[in-house]
Amino acid sequence: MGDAEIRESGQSVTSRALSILAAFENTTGSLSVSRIAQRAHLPLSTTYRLIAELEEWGGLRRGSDGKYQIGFRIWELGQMAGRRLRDRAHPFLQDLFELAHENVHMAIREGVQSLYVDKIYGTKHMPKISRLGGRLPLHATAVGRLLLASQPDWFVDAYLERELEAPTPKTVTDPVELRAIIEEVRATNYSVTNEQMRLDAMSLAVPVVFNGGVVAAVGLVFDSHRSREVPRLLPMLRGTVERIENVMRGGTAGLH
Amino acid sequence: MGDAEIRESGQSVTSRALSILAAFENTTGSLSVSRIAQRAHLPLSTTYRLIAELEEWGGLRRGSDGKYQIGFRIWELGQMAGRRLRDRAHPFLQDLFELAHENVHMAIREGVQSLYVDKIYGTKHMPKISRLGGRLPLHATAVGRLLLASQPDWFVDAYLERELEAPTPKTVTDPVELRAIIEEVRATNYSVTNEQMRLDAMSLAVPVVFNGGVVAAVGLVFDSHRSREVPRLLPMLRGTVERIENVMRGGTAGLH
DNA sequence: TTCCACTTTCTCATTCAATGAGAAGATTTT
DNA sequence: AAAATCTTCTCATTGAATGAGAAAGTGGAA
Repeated sequence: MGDAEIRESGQSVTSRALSILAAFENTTGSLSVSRIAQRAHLPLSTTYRLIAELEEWGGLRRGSDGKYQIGFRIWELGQMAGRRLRDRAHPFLQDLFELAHENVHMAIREGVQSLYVDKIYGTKHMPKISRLGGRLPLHATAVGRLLLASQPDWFVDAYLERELEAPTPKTVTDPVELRAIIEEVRATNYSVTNEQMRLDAMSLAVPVVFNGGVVAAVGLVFDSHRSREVPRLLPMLRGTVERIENVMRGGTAGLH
Repeated sequence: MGDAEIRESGQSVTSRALSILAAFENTTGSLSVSRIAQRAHLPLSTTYRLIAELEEWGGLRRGSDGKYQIGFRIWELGQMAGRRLRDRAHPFLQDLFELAHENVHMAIREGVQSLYVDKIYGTKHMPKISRLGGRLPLHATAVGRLLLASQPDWFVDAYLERELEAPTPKTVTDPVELRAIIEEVRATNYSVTNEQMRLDAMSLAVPVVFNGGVVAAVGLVFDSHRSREVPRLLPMLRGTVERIENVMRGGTAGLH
């Protein structure tokens, strides 16, 4: 079991346990004990011991093949994260889906990425790019640009200085051009992107404002050749977000 | 800070950290450090130290009021739990919602409860009983009875021997009566309940079978006075589940 | 304003739980 | 059948976790 990794001393037990959980990030499917040990950079015996504890608690679940998966207790716990926003927005996102019959999604900013916290879709248009719980760069999607535009200039500048990925040949990565786009988003309070993540898709998004700040962005994705639908879809989006903002303020039970 | 709790010695660090996370279960909103300490049955200083680590990792998030909430990293991780079933079933559940225009939900069994792992609803009928990530007893809902009926007799017997809660006066809690109901569910392969969780609601559910076993149940909830809709809704449910079972078997990318 | 009750933050000497190499067995691959 | 890989488990050693308590912070009442 060649432990050629750099043994980071001074690690806390908790951080070891958490690194085991983190081993499941960006992974589809289940992992064996030794693969988890590799990914977590932990000795095998330590991994084994910690896994046993996590499994007993319900954080990990062992499949019939002996491999491990994230357990439903973690999923349940996760439902408590950002519930105020997610719970209140969801019914309106569903209404929007029925009205527009296009994929609806809502994202928040997490670091330099947008995190998709809700998503409405049927079998007709299965999402090809964003996934519930998935992350995408801020500069190449409508929701992302909105979330970026809501940040202070120093953040935008720092973001644009980095190496920006280009999922399609049409993806704008030029800092100057993007700066101008951000300014326009700020001025118009909505964002449209065309073929920035896929060559056949475009998206439209508007911000969700709460307590004077942008807390999320709600967007639609549809075929890139239907750009003339934007004037029809934008008011729907705006109306949806307005309703969300209302319930967020009003608020029934005292969440958060 | 009277630590009058029974100090359970022989506790592992991991279990302490996990008990801090568990403190957020069955809680709406955020918790202060001392409240977490109470709920986790841990000394304050220990709690403080562990919280700091969890926060740094992203498992907890501190609000502007100083209180803590579950962080989005846990939510993201949770998305990996049971993904195969949830991801594949979801689009069909959405289709079903559009077709039936009734609340759709999918639940799995976790111990002696059903856990609602997906839920489709708009503003029209907001769910009054089950919540995404919530749990309900097995004997008082259609999905629950189905999940119970799918278990071996020894499990059913053990379940019925316990004290069964009755959310409404009409809830059946008599073991003999429930046994008969379970048998009927087994025979007909679907389940209808009327006013078992609320006096104005009824529900209908069918099982999702995979690898020869019931892995989940899909159900609809609607007004209790619309019981004659059952013959119309049941085929829709059956069709939906059939499609789900097909993609589970077929399978595109090699999930799980 | 001051007082009081409660919460958060942090330190440090002590101790108890975590550690991981390695052995043995199980399982899969060649 | 041998080789390779993975899982399980033990135990002497060590170092990270512990929690009482001090100090500072917060907020409400009078």
